[in-house]
Amino acid sequence: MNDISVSKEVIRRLPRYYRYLEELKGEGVTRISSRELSDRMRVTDSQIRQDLNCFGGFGRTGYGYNVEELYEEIGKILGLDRIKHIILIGAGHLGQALANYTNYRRRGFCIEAIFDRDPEKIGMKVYGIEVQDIAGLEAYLSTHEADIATITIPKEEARIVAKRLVSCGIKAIWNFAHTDLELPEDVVVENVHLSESLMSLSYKAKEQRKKREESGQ
Amino acid sequence: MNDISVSKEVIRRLPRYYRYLEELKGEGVTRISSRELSDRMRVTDSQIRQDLNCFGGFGRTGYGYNVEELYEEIGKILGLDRIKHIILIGAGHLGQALANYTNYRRRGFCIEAIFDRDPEKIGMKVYGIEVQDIAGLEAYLSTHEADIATITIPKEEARIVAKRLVSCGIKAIWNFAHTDLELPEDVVVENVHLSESLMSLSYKAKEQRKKREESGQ
DNA sequence: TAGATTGTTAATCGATTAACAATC
DNA sequence: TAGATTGTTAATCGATTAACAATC
Repeated sequence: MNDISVSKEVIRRLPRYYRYLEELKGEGVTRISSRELSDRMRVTDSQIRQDLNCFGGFGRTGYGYNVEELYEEIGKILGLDRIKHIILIGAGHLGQALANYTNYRRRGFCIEAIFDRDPEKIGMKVYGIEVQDIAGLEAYLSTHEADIATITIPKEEARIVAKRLVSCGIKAIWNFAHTDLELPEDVVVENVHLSESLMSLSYKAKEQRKKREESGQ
Repeated sequence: MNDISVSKEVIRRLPRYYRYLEELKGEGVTRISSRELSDRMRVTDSQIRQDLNCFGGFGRTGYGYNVEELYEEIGKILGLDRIKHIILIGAGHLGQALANYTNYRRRGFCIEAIFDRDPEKIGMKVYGIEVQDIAGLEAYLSTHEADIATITIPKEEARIVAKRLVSCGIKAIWNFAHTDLELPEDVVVENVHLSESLMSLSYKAKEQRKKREESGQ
């Protein structure tokens, strides 16, 4: 479990391994070699072995990896074996979509409170949880534990709320606002910038179209 | 405009430059040096110059970059200067959230049709657009142009629908389903795997907590 | 002109792939 | 045992950073 230097790339790939292992488990596959897995995932077997060895030797020479075991181990590495208390800031469409996605619960992600500043939304129920006034954020956090705050509000407000969250002791933010939050070093953030994702796709589509036109003529 | 080899990393960063330039424009800044921009964006000035030079010399020695001009140029590179016809597959919470996000329209992304297979959803209006029966997908695409298909349906269905989309000539897919779609080489895809993003955050939060505990004791 | 800053080449750094001895 | 496959070291590849001549 020497995780002194796990690169960002490895961390990004880890959930993907988890997904493929879950699939294999569902298919009843009990063991798999890095070679077979690499075929499925379209990466090199070398990368798989290298990645997994950041966390310890899960494989057995001449055998490969035990699917169930590896699945469990990666789950633990990702922290899926414990409950993560989540609060959601923003009860708009996106916030509601995230709250309603029940699969997170299976992985220990439990939304426990939803906040918004819109009086129209306050009091409303989303996935059985009553939307609270954001004004009560500090009061809530003084009596409840929260591991992750999910932010789905416009960027200007997001920056302000992020500061409030941090001063209440929040250490992890899942940020959907279209801005980079300025956060202290000890607060981790995962940005989901949907508009940037769509623009990248637009770029790739344009390039692909160019290519088609060139070869087509 | 020598874009023979623009790396994936550069493409991912491009929309971020665009966002910062828009911000600067809003602040009334007319010119900026790679050094100043690097301070804001927390990257190296060297990387900025290197990145921008993939697409041509937008700067002037001794002056820097003209904000308005660079903003426009990057917009063009990203294909934001033309209308992109989008169809949305899946009128669930996430699909509705995406359809309702009006800012995309400003960048030329226009949702023109929404499909679902659920009889409860068919006929419903989302952001003024009537949800159609997915059975009519092929008929629709035989008479309408579409540049991008957004997929927000469960993974099993997503794979099937992706095949149908491809055989109708769709060349770009924005995929929110929790699976890797098997697509021909000439079809570009941008995956948004939200659950993987959340798991990565969970990992980072766990590591950070470990660090705190170690130093705290 | 002198100062500033680019575009670009070269150096460094990190991540991926290849190779293979160890071993089940 | 022979065959398979790991864990790990070394080689390669690509991306980032540094440096600086060119020049506005």
